[in-house]
Amino acid sequence: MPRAGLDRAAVVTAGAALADEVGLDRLTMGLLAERVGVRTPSLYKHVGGQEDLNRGIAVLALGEAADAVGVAVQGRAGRDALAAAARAFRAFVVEHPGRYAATIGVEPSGPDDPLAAEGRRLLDAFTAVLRGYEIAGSDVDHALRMLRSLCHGFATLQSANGFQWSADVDESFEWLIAFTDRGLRAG
Amino acid sequence: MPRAGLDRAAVVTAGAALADEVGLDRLTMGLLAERVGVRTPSLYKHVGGQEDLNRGIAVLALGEAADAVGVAVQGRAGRDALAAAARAFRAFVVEHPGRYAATIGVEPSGPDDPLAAEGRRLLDAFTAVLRGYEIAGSDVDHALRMLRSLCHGFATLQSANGFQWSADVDESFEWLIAFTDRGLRAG
DNA sequence: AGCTTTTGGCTAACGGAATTAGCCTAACAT
DNA sequence: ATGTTAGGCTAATTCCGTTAGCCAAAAGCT
Repeated sequence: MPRAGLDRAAVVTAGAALADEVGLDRLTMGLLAERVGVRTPSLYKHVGGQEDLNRGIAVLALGEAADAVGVAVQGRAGRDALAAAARAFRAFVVEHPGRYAATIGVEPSGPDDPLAAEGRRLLDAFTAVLRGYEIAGSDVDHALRMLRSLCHGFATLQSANGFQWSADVDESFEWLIAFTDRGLRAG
Repeated sequence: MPRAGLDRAAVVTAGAALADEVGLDRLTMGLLAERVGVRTPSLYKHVGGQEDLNRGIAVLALGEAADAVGVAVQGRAGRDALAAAARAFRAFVVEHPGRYAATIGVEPSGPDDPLAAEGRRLLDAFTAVLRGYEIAGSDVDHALRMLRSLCHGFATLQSANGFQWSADVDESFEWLIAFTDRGLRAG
């Protein structure tokens, strides 16, 4: 039996891709094994189990999201930065719903957990957006939570098909960006 | 064997309570059966299966949320109504995370699905909030989606322990209400 | 009351998924 | 060459959802 040349990264990456395709809830060890060309138990040589796999996917997703938002914000400030960050985040979630779903509800086990590091990177990217507005120091945390809630809420509702009625979703999102920009300016 | 006197409503209600206690993902047919004092297969006399149970819980949750928000909004307008609605919604999600989780990702099968009716009731309650602001007709949909995204995002992040760092969560939420009120007024 | 029908329990059994144990060999280091 | 390790595999266990089929309790009739 020739070896498949797998390692943890390969397994996690394949798992993330599969989660995007079939949905995180339908991501099964058997399906993943088939995808990477191996029998199910062999996966356990590379990941600790389903929970560990999920954490791996979450780390990957947070890192990718942080990169996407970070790049989008570069060289922009104020409303431009806000719009670019929000669009980049939403695009990531819509294109990678499975990966993103893996990030929900996972908690870093400690300060050394790579999950915490990647989460902080994503947060930092959003913090950079706020630098373009004049916000009192104590309000930065609140504003950050608002941005996160808005982006998370909109993106997850959209990817769960939660917006049923008529109006165009992209249009709503642009409206939402304008609304937030106005609010942050007037704060 | 004496009968347990179950019916669909009792099973669904117990399922909702159990989901709140142990988390929707850990809600298992066996656990629910034990809770209601019956063997697992007996549950299938009352609900079609896990998916049907989930829909039942979702209908229940949407109805309760609609009631809570609806009551909160009565007799209030403008900022008062907004604050009351948002607080009621968040309180519901935080107190009933399992129930609420059941509402995410379920789609009404048709216009007669009770799920659609309860969803609409909840939406209507939020729409009532917007009547207190002067919003151009075409913007009402967008504003509604924003409200929903904000409330959903904040509440789910909080109940998933997604806010890790320092600042007080309640304070952030009040800040968020003030922010939204200002924005809707200036729209 | 007695009979029948429907309803709501139960046990038994199946299938699918996660996981563990234990084997066996390819790849690699010496 | 040879010994070790890492990465496959099969087999077996467990747990969960679900279905089939039995049997008694409740409810409805006459």
